[in-house]
Amino acid sequence: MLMLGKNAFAVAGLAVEAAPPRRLCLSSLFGTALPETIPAGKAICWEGDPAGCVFQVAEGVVRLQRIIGEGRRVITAFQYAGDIFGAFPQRNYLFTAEAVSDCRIRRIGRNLFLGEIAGSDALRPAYMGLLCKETEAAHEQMVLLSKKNAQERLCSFLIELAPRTEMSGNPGLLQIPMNRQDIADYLGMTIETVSRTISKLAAIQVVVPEGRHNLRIVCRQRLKELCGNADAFNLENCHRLVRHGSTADLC
Amino acid sequence: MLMLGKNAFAVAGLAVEAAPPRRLCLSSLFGTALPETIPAGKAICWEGDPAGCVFQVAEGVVRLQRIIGEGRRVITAFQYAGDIFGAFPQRNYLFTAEAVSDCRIRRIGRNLFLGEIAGSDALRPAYMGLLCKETEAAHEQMVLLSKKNAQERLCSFLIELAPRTEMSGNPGLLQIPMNRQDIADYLGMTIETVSRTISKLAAIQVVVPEGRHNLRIVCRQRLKELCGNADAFNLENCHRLVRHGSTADLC
DNA sequence: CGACTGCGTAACACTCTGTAACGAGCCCCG
DNA sequence: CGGGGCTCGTTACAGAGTGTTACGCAGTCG
Repeated sequence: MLMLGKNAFAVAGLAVEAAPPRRLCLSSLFGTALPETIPAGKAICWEGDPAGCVFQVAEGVVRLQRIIGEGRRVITAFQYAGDIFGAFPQRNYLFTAEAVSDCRIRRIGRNLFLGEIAGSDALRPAYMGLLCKETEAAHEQMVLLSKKNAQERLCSFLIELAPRTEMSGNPGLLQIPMNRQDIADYLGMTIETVSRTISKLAAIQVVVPEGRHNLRIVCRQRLKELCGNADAFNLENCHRLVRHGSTADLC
Repeated sequence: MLMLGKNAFAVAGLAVEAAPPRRLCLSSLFGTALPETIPAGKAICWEGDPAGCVFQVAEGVVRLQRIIGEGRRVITAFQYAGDIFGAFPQRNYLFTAEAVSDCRIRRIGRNLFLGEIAGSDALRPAYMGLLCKETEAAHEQMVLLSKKNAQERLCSFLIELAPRTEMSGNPGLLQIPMNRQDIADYLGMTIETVSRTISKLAAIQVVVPEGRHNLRIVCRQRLKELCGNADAFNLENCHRLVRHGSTADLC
């Protein structure tokens, strides 16, 4: 397959307008802001700096990361089109945000953002929902990093990625805008292990890599099973489901 | 040294009244609630259940955990005297809370709690501060689980534990209320590795175990260095410090 | 064309885990 | 008070999984 240029992923998730209702509320706050163009690799804000702005990804993918000494890097989250980041009420940013692909982002002042939310009964629940979703993701990531092996991590990543970058009109074909190092730093592995694991998944016919940045999901059901999440087939978990009557937070 | 009974750790952190000012505000909401006694090992709330209450630990230690299939457990946080948990605006609890030691806790209704905060200009920043502290801890944990080895994890844990359970009048002597399995599930390791690593730290004279649940820190400076956090001696990080002029978020 | 970058693959080294055996403290009981 | 059974923690050893290192290939850029 031909290699695509830097802009190849700008198309990934043009879904700002199609975002779910909850997001539309907060999204409207960014309506007046002019989108800025951020080239791939460029930083948007810096860990430790005063959190002056809240951002929304209009197009492209952003990584949120922390650097810890000796060249160790942790990517705590990826943000896709429509996502809002930097909205947490911390005084300083907890992460450095960098463009994975060429991006367009909107920004508004943090005080303005929080002020609008404080003044609107409609926006407050949306904001709370945003905070919740973020902490939920952080917890999920802690589970992944604590207890999952390389294969489970990668499968979880692909399942998480699918709804964000699956090409419309070509179901099963995933765009993977980030490079292997990004994936490795997100999943707490090395790029070699990422490579090996993708090869292994290909060998058992679960996925078919198509070039470096595209991947076809052959058997989504199998992929989900390989996530290592508790599923309905697990007896112990069945017990829990019966007790609590909810499957909402299961993969 | 003599082994102590179940109640030995009730003393750990009777610091509710001595809590920092920010906490006192939110703590006052629990003033009217009668403390409940929870025996060690007993659950306080369940993952997935509707989040009806917010809790404050009055005495003892609580673990917040998630169970994922096949007997795998992840402890996402420990809560000590004075700490408030379940305050996140999620509809359902993200974790099961269980008493590590015999505990006393206070609870108030979630709607009452959130209502009081919404109605008070003084409490809102305190609440935001609580949310921030929690997400910050979650991020720190993600770094730990992603990039730190067994020794760094354990040292980080001890440094984090020290201000919570260090015995007043006996500086350097830590109470460790949780058992090895709890520590392992918190740090993403096995109990054998926890044991081995403690032995290793003892061998290099950084700590001295005194029974199962007490530990003397011999060289705190060395322990901090072994955390694997970026520190002031790290050149790359020095650069970052110069650029951002803050050391607040470093170990 | 040649240097550079990103990625895949393979051999090797090492950390951590799983398993098992053992020891220490606690509880129950006579 | 002492013994047996239990839980919890420690230690040793073998093995799996992952990290490390090195190399080759393809695509990109000057």
